[in-house]
Amino acid sequence: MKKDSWTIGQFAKQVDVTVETVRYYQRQGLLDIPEASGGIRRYGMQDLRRLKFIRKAQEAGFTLREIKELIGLDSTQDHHRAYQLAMRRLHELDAKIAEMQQARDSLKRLAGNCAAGGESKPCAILAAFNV
Amino acid sequence: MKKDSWTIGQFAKQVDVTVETVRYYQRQGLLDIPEASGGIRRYGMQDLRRLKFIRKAQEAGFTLREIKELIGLDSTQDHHRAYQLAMRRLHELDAKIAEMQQARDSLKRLAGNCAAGGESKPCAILAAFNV
DNA sequence: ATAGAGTACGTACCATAGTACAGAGTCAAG
DNA sequence: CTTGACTCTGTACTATGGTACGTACTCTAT
Repeated sequence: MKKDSWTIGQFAKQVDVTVETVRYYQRQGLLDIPEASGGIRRYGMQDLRRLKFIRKAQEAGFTLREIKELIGLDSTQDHHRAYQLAMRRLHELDAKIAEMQQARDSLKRLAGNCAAGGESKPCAILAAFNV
Repeated sequence: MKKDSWTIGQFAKQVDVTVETVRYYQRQGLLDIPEASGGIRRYGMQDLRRLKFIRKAQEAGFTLREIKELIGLDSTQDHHRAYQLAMRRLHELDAKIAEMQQARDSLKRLAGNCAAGGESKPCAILAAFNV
């Protein structure tokens, strides 16, 4: 299995994604479609590196669209663009986190009221939305 | 316009949503479809309260599906279920926030490396995903 | 030689929260 | 009494990241 020539199933399993996900990335232009030998495609180290790259970039919060662009960048030439993409994603993550924090805090406050109130009183949570 | 009888356009504008959004909530069963007078439906205070409820619950992070259930709860009877929904949503928000924080931090670290490195070196961001 | 597992390809579908648009009807002002 | 703005209904489409399925084909083991 370390022979640098895997079928799509063997390939996908190494990065713990499904065959369907690999195909999806191919359709999106994130993975190349390798040569087939008799109708069955063979995946190698290049493909594996690429797939790992995709997953790591995803963990850092990049969208597939951004990852596609990152893949096209030359690491010595397009330094600046990569930085730009990273900063943009950072700001967008910050904005979403702030938004969710706010939702979280208002919910927390409501649930607190709720726990404090007696069982028979009108529900504090439902009441809060009815003001 | 404060006559408790608005067309869909006037109604939507008061809560700053579009007509299409109102219709969408109706299709999802979140808003009732009021009586029509000669083919044109009229919206009143009840509808307005409901629509405001939906928006506030959304701000607290509830999904439309959950909001639909909240609407069906009796505020004196179903106290417990409302609390349950709130806690579940709270935990899910916490999980998502934690996940995004992690993405944010790894991105922040990368961008830091990038700023530190010289322009001519291979890009730290791209390199990080290629390990 | 044949069964079963896996692959290729194309298309449809999932959740979420809407948005867009076509075609027909209605209403108010000029 | 017609024009323009608005409404109603139904359907399709958007973004995001996949998942599922049917048909045909290939490869491997027995």
